[in-house]
Amino acid sequence: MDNNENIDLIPVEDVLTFWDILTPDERNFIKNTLSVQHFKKNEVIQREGDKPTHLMILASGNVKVSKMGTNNRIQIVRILKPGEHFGFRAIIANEPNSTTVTSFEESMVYSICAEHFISILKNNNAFCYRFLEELAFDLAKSDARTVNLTQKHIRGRLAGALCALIENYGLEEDGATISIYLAREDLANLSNMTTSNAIRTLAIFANEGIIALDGRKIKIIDMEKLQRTSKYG
Amino acid sequence: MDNNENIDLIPVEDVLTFWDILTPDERNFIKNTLSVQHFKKNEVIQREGDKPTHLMILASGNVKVSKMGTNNRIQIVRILKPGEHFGFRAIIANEPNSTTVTSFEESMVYSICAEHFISILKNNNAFCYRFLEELAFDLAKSDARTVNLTQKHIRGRLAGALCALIENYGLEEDGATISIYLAREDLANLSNMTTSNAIRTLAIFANEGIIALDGRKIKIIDMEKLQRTSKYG
DNA sequence: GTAAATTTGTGCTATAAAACATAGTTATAA
DNA sequence: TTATAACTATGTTTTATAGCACAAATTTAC
Repeated sequence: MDNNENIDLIPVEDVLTFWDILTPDERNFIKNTLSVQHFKKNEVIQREGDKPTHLMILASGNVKVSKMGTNNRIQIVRILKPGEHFGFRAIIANEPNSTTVTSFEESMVYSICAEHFISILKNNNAFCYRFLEELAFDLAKSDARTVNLTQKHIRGRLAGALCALIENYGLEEDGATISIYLAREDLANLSNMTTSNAIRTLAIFANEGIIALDGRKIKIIDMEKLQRTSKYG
Repeated sequence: MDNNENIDLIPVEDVLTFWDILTPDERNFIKNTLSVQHFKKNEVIQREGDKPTHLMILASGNVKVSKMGTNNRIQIVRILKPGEHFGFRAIIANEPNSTTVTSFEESMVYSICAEHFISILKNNNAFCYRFLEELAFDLAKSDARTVNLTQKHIRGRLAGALCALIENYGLEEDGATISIYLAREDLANLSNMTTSNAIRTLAIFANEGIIALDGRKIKIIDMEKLQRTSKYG
């Protein structure tokens, strides 16, 4: 596996979405100080409450960002795909991590030391602005999620989560199967419900011809009905 | 009333928390282009879905930031006090406003044209970094609110909202009365419950000796019990 | 290849909270 | 000052969903 790491590792330039706005010096510096880490399935990459040490960029795999709530109930607040960053909010706010990041599957992560990251933020205005934009998008998404999770009923919440997954990960070549296979429990933590209810409601959706299930594969049969369910329950 | 406006208007320098990091040119420019608006109680200052036109700074009064959810149910996502900004997230993300801002009470608002704001962001790195920090704090608060509202029961949610109000607005000279008087409906929209349940639960808290009620005034009798209720319901 | 553990699936029960109904009370306007 | 509207209060009913129990299926470990 260690051998494979090097083989399918995506080069920095292709993963870092902010590569274009770095100066040649910054690029060299990052290339020289960047580190790569490999994570197995279900490994914790970053823990809520810990001091943040690195800006991290997901090179491959998928990770979930979650918060621990009451009675050890987990709330997944977002899911990241390759090219997306994490760990920077806490660095910028100079606070402990407010979330835990865990790999869903085998994942590769590039990381840039917090001090270097801040130093670039404070010297490269365009870089700083890029992250400002990113946080502006994330904040709106977070507020929207609050409303979705608090005001919709179970059917609407689950349908909404499925729509969000499609938007984020897209569909496979068949144009129907969602390109990420989550455990029912993760789906539940994403939609703010118990695992039982996620399972039950998925079965109901399948019965109604909205989706078809094959293990963790979810195939969308009636996209319009799914979106209607997300809106009206 | 128009006369009073000028009398108790706080000078720009004292309201703009970012005044210190502006260049002399920027300060002059802002002083010359800044506009002031007066809002009566319960007026909409900025509407969800509209194009954002100004960075706004609350000079006096109190405003609520809310989102419209399912069945016209309103979710208050945060409440601002003098010195706090709003309207900048949408400008930065170049999106329509994701929230509606409404005055609770008579309020004065300074506003800076969106183009000028962006221009300063793109030229003054320290200014940009200041807003980056602000969004980083707001994002953590939003994620935390999601968990609070989705995982706690009614008692915990309401107690949590009261704690948040105390943290934001403080107590009056008596060291007990919360320094903001909200309608039961606003308290409900803040805690994700129906107005009936907010009223009912407040009455229960009063009965249990946690608070004392006098119209919209809420007096904290047992702070520790309130915090315990926020955590454990 | 078998045992153990985990995940998935389904029914039942208990309960929290919304929805509804109705009345009293306090602001607001004419 | 009275009429009207808005807000506050409380009891009852209904419903959504968490919690529990258990079984089947699948994955993981030895």
